[in-house]
Amino acid sequence: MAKIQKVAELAGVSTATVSRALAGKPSVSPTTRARVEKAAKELGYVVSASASSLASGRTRNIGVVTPLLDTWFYMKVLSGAQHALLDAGYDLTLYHLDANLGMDLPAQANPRRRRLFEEFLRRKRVDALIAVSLELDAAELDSMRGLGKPVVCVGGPLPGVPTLSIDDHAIARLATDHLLSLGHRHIAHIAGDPDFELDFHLPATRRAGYEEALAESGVEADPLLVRSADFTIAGGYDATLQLLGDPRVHPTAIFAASDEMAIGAILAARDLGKEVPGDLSVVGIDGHDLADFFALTTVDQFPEVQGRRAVERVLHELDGDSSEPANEELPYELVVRKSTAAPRAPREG
Amino acid sequence: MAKIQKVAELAGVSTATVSRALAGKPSVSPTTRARVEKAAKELGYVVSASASSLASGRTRNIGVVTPLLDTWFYMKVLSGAQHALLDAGYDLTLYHLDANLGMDLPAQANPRRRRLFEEFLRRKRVDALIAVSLELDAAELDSMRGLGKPVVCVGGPLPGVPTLSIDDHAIARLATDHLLSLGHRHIAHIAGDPDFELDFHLPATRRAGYEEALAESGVEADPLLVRSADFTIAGGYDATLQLLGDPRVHPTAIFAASDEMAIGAILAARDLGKEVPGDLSVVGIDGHDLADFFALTTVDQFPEVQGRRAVERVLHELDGDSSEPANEELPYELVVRKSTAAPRAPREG
DNA sequence: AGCCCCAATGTAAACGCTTGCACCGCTCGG
DNA sequence: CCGAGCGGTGCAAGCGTTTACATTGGGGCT
Repeated sequence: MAKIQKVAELAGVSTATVSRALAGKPSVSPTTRARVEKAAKELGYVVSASASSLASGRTRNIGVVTPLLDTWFYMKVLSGAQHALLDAGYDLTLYHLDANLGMDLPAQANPRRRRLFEEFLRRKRVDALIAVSLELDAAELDSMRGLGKPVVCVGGPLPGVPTLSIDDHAIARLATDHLLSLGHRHIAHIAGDPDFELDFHLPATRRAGYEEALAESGVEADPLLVRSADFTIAGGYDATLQLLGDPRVHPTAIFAASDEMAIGAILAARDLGKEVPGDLSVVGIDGHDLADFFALTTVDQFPEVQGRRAVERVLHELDGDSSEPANEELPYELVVRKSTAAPRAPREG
Repeated sequence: MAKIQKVAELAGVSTATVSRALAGKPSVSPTTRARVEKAAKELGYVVSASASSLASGRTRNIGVVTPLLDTWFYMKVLSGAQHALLDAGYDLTLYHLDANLGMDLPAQANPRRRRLFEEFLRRKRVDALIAVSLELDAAELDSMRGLGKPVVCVGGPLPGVPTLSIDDHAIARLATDHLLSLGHRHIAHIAGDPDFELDFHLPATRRAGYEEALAESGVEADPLLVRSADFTIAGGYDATLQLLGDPRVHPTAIFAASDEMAIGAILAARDLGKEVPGDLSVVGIDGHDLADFFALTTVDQFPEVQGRRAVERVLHELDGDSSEPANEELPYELVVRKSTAAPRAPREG
């Protein structure tokens, strides 16, 4: 016999009332509700998720898809999302595409990704999806819409999908303008590796912001001052070695597209006997946990907030309040620490 | 009408056969199976997870509980577990206790933790649990056993629960012996913060291994050579500053209980103008992604493998093959890089 | 040729809830 | 004084599978 039945008997009501009382529905008298809750507690009764889902069509479970997992940024986003979901009484099912494999291939060719869309999402396992830094193609979007499940993207914008995006262009400008306002004129840029475009052409966007900032300050962009790296400390280190070793250029500052690369830059500078910020200013993007330790000036993009906001958004969609603006801007903030300062050499025009 | 019905009709069989065919049961003729699969594909049919769970009692979903999320180690374990589960066709539901809050209180006092056991696990949401670095108390264990769901712990041992544990004592000995064998006699230890005992008294165990190794080599342990830190780079940095600044001791090597602390030690040494490994050897534990970059000698504990192994184990339990040894040892390996070398000063007796 | 057995399939009873609809007093306005 | 309206409940029909058990049709044996 369905266990809810026992509770109903103990409380002297029908199963319907038990269901309603435990679900917090309004149409139950306070007295009855109390009686039901007492009975449930007494019997150690907890609603069966599968039965409930089957009957109601809702799972109280939302899926989060990320390209990678063992990365500071995605971790943070995930962490933020998990918190928010927990507080809302939802479970979080994790799905990650190990983007390292086959992200260069067309989406359909990544087996994990195929599976995500062909099985995972259709199984009624989740009520909605949060896709982090994922560019869904048309077929995938149709697939989602066909299921009638809300999708929220973090890191868009993606046509037709509610998206939380951060203004990468503006962030890059902010970082670059910070250096310019300190008086720097020879500003190098360690860009994200364009082959590594998980996100929405993020490397290109940030680079564009950098170049725009330069242009607007009347500084000519020198291609020799731009290097690509893979978003890691090691990558930033190498790129900086190249930059500082090249006799044709003499950067007084580096704007790295991620904090890890910026930290690599600081370490490289030190190894070359240069002082930061005396000989070289460094600014990054992220708000990485290590930024404080390395006294790194950075543009914090609050990844945990991104996760939390995505959850709020998706829950709204589930409530049917989908009449909101399709896109939301995520917050960011310049955090000035000791890795940036005015250039030591006299400024030049 | 149940969707499976449509498939049944299209394939000209009963729903029972469709169910069996799609579940890969053996008692279906190849011909029929093919017909069913074709029909299913044609209709875009996918089994409803909730209906399936309700009917079968299985969810094909397993829960992973970690104390923290935004930490390199748990990330890696999680990543390994997710991979393995995906390959086995299982979903992974994430639950993390934000151990920062209330981990010092008795288990029952942590609200998240209460909730985990009182709701999450009883809801028939998961078939089994993997608990990472979590010390369950008696009530919690009973709770799990009462539900008849397998639990596997990573980082035990825990009485009565299959556990994958790493021999922290041996790891610490290995690291320390490595330094001893290079000729070091003044070996400092940066221990994990004992107030931060998420895992099973890991800091104490590692410290014990360190002391035992010293003792066995006839080196007297000096309490002044042991400092505690919080497992972070910053923590390791500070501890090293203390260690190297203390006029009463002159360590030629440091064994840090985590790679991050070891990296902090390397950075601190550099800042004090000491060379690594010339003036100071440093060894860590973890196999951190950054170890290679910092040329850090470490004992790799393969966290991703830990995640994977936990999954394998739990799936075995689900298959009923619970006749295995209760505890398994996890692999570890000394990886020698350039942060350790013989002490520069002549050895003393 | 007759029988037994097994493989392959069908039948139908769960699985444990949710929820539309019906129903029952009551209060309240007319 | 009566009917409408409404808060609070109960009834029972699903929700979409899985699976124990029954059934069927051959093939191999004696």
